[in-house]
Amino acid sequence: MPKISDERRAERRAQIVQAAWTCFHREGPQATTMDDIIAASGLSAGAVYGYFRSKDDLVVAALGAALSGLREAVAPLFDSDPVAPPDEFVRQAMALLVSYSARDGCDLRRIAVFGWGEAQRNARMLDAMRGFYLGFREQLAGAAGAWRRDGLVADDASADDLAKLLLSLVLGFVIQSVILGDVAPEAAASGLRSLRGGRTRAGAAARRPGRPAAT
Amino acid sequence: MPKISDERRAERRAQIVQAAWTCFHREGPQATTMDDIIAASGLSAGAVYGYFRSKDDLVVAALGAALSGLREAVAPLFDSDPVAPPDEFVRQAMALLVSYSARDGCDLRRIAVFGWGEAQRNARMLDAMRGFYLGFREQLAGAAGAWRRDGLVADDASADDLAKLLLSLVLGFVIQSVILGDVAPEAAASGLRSLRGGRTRAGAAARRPGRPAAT
Amino acid sequence: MPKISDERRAERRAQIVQAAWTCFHREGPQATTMDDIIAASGLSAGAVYGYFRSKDDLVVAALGAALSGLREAVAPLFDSDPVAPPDEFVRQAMALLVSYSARDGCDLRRIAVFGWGEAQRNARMLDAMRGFYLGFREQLAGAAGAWRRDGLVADDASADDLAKLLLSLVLGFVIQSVILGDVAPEAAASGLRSLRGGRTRAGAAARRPGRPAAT
Amino acid sequence: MPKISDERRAERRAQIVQAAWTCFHREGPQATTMDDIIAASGLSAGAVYGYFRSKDDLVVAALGAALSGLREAVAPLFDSDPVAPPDEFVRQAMALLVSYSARDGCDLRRIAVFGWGEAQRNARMLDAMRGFYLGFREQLAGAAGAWRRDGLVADDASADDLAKLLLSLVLGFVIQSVILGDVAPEAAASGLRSLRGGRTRAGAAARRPGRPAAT
DNA sequence: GATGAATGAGTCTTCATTCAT
DNA sequence: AATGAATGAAGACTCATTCAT
Repeated sequence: MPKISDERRAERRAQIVQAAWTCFHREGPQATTMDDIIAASGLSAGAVYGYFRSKDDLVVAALGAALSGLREAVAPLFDSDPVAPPDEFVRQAMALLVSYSARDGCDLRRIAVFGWGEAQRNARMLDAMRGFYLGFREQLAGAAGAWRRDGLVADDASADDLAKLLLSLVLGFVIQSVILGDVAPEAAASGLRSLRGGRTRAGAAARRPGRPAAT
Repeated sequence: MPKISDERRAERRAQIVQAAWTCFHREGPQATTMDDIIAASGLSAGAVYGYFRSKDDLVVAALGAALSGLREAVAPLFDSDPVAPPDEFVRQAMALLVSYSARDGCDLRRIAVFGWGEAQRNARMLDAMRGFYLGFREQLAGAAGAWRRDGLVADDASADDLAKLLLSLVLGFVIQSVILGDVAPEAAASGLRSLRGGRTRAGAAARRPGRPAAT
Repeated sequence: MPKISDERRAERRAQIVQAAWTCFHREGPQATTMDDIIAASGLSAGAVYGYFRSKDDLVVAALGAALSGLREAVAPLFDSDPVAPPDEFVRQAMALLVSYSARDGCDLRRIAVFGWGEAQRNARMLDAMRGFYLGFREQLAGAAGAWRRDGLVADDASADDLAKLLLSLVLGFVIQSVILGDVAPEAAASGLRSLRGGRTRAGAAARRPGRPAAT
Repeated sequence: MPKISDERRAERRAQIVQAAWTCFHREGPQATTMDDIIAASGLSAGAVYGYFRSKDDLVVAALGAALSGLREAVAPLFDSDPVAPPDEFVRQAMALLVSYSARDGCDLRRIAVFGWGEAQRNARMLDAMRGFYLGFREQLAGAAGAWRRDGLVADDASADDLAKLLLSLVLGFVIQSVILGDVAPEAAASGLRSLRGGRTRAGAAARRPGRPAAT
């Protein structure tokens, strides 16, 4: 076999990463053996080790790839101008997570939970995750700034605090859906609306089409 | 061989569970070996196996004990009558988590994250966790009902949705504090207040009795 | 099994070392697998690893033990006072090597040759070997000094040079006997005597000033 | 596919053998992987296997080539007529070994030591080595005969015994220089002279030109 | 002929668990 | 009841060799 093209090489890596996801999704990275991944990938042990130097490398790469995919999947949330108001935004974010996770026959939410555990014992993983969440939070802070400008949140709101709050909300949604399984994006949006006081169902629905007050 | 008293037996179990926590806190249950726990407990292998039939049993017991402890730690939140308003309640809940976690030189938040992973591959663990979170959510729903009654949230608020929202918030806070480490209970409370709209510090307090501005 | 006595522990170690010798003697340390040694020792993998942390440790310990044994075996050579004259001394040394090596059904000369190879890629092994050979050479230098005093070698002989010469002779004897197999201690002694010139068997004895013809 | 010329083929083989030496010199044949040699040779795996059917073949060829080279390097020792007297001869032999070994950035003495180990587990290697050493010993015996004729050694010296002695000396020199590193050819020659008794430095030098009167 | 990716048996090592003392 | 040495089935990873291109 003469030199493989970079493209083909990337394909193979993706194939292995996909196999890793399938396995991790079931048992997590630690309880998954390299043999599991090797069997799932359809390659041989040596071939897999030709693409990833160690199990640790593969774990970091696979979880990192999941984060990268998530980053891209999440981007459209911030594309609309203006960004959707908080409750709707949260609903969209969670709905997106659900649909993104359901792909490829392996729930990436489960992988995320395993990934958090991994990040606690793996500096590289922790770095990758920090980078991802900090970046996401920055985008959230941007959205929060817009909300404040548009009067959707308090005039003196701290964009950072709001970003932290929303990130917590989204992360907690993942856990809750993985452990309890009975949470729907709409429920979170609804809960958020109720916090504002007044009526929600009728009112919120009516308000959304037009465009929330301010602006 | 003098039969050991039940009291002494319970003491020994607690000693082993404590050792397990110390180890799990560092590397998680899977990467922790029985030898690690045995060494940390100061007992012999045989002794530990006299109290726990298998590593799995010990993991379930240790994580379950952490949950029980947490349940008790959390109870006071719901004792005050009336319950604190949402933002203050969230602040208290998070502050409590932080202080509870810091005990005994091992951060129980880290153990919680590992526990979520464990619950995905261990039915018994999942059951224990479900029971705990469902119970907690029920208490939250109770608080939400009170808030609704007191006009602190929307008239037509769904107590269940609010409970889910708050649980997500708290769970997400744990992850965020473990991964990013830069979140404070007060920030969450502040973020929550900003969501209500208008001014927060001075204004929110004044407005709350009457009716939240929002729009 | 309660705590094993130090004595019993040492016995077990010796048992494993013996098993290692048996294997090394055939194929050398590198071509010997831990499973080979484990099988030969009659213990389990775990047990062997309870006594030696790694294959490397075991190799160093086994070869080191062979050196220690050799050191003791060689000691009597230097006990007689006065030490035997050069040719006789060399004969004795080589004869001793042959008989020492033949013990326990494994030729330690073969192990020595493998050991030299090992010392070239293993710093600990090299150190152990250096220590042994330097010590031996020092003893040889002592003998050489005595010979000089007794007029058995040149007045201005360098004891160090003589020690180096004799060590080379002995080491080379080991290789030659292992590779060619047709060398006898007596042949070396005879060769040494011939170097002195004149007649050897009858003559040499007569010519040596005041010294019995090797007893 | 243009059939490659025999000349070019031989060149390639030499290139691979050289690469093998470089690797063997460091870690010995067993700890050297084919990939090591392949990388050092600058060729591809397939190419190397086109020239040598197996690692074993390559090891035998490389060590055998080292022996052949040594045979040629050693030949001049026996060319001078008459052959140098024993002490000078040994000095020359060792000096030659040192200079020959230092070539090409890889010490062939180290390779020799590894080769002895290899010969103990590889019949072909053992045969090649036996052939070489027996041939060398024959040449030594020839020299010994000349010395006897010239009165440089005892009248009744056994040429074979002397050859064995000298071979041991040379082989042992290699080990000692590899393990201890503090031996010089001159030291061996000096040691040898001291064995003859009487004075050496001044005397030997004076005696050599004319003709050693054998004491 | 040359290439180098793929193969997969084999290596060292760990670790949950047992049981003789 | 307690001890801790022993067990042995995996697990991660390597490497001589092949063969499709």
